[in-house]
Amino acid sequence: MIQRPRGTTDRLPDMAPAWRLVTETFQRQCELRGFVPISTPTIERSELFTRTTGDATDLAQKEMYSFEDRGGDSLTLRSEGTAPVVRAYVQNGLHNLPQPVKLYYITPIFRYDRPQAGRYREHHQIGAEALGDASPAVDAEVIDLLWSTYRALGIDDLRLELNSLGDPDTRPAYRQALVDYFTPLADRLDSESRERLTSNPLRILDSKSPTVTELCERAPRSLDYLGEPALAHFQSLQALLESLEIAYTINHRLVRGLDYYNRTVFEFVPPDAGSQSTVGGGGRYDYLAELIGAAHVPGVGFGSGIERVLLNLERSGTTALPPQPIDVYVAPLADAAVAEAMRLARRLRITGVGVECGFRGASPRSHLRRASRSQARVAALIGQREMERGVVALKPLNGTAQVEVVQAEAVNGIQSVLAEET
RNA sequence: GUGGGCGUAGCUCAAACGGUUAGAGCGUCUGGUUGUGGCCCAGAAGGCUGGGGGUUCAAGUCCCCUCGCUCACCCCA
Repeated sequence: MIQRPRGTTDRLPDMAPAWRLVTETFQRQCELRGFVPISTPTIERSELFTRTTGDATDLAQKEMYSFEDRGGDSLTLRSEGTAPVVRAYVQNGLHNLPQPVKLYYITPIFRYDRPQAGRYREHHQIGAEALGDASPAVDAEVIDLLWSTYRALGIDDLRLELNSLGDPDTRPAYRQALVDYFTPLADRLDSESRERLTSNPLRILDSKSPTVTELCERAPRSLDYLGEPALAHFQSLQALLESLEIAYTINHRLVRGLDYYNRTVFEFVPPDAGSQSTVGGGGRYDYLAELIGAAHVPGVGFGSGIERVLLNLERSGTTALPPQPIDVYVAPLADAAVAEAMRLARRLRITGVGVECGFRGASPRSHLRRASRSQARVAALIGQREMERGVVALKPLNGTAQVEVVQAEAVNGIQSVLAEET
């Protein structure tokens, strides 16, 4: 049997209520702030991701789903949410709208990785990006959006971690400081961290190796290397978060896995933090647009994995929305009655009543068994006898007496039976 | 990419030392009621025991390979 590709999932109907709860809660929070939806292609030119993500990142080096199409172009399945939105902003001239342009999306993300708990090759993210305004208040707004979404879902125990990486003009000095600090300790670094010493020293801070972690304690901190504007930005953001009563902790080792970030970076992590447990994260990326050959466009945003939100939702005990109720089951008791049954179902649905319809003539017993398995409160029976007399038998499933109505009155009759019950 | 655990019906699980035709519960369908649900009872359908190879008179069971699931590392959401 052909099976689904590794690391993908079939989302079955019983998952739908929780899924909808997350996406609809997020959409609601977006709309409350004037964030509007955007959708970009599932495939992009590979350069979009390779040029923005950073050569030394794992994502660029080994996790992208890339292929050559029949025309010889290299395309890549969306490996992260931000670059495509920035590309769409530039390509469609959204800088002509009032700034910042506030966008949100719900989209699948593809990364070739070994699957495990909370990690898939195709996962889904809720995300938002605010483009065209460099104010720290925009950072605060974006963080507030994600924080409020979690809160609205009843998830209130995530820790917000915050850091600032500074700007490109101060980055070299900080990078050099890290190299100067770690080089004498190189023999105590694991091989991976030693490689990063030349390729991407900031990412050494992200290492989970206990010995490296210990060395990081005394490592230079990016906050000490911020320029005056970046420092002011960071302080202003902190003040805004405090006035919004959004608790945070500063994590000097928070650097994020993508290279395009500058200044603000943040992550929301659960209290029982395992190693791959980040629920959502993001930051500012004022130089991303330039990496793809566009003008300078400041931006800030986040992505949050829906599957991981769901894991935390279980812990919070929040319950999902009920689905559209089915009120009526229409049962054709003979094949000749199927057409009439479907006509009645349509008439009921036009009035907004949820109806399931049996598709084959079968015994009342099997239809009624099926009807009581559904959530229907009334069964409408149409058999040979009813057809001959132009009536429909209405059987309330709570045990009250069955009644008969003429076909033309069936909709009214069913509605009054439903009304009596409630 | 590295390491551990696990693969028997749609689901949850049985099948002593290798030994007849691989079973049960739940679920599904049908019947018990010539046209009336839930409960109960009965019956049926549903398995190349993940796949391939090997050992053996004999393999769901032992060995090898492979695929998949899962957990952890790594990395990220």
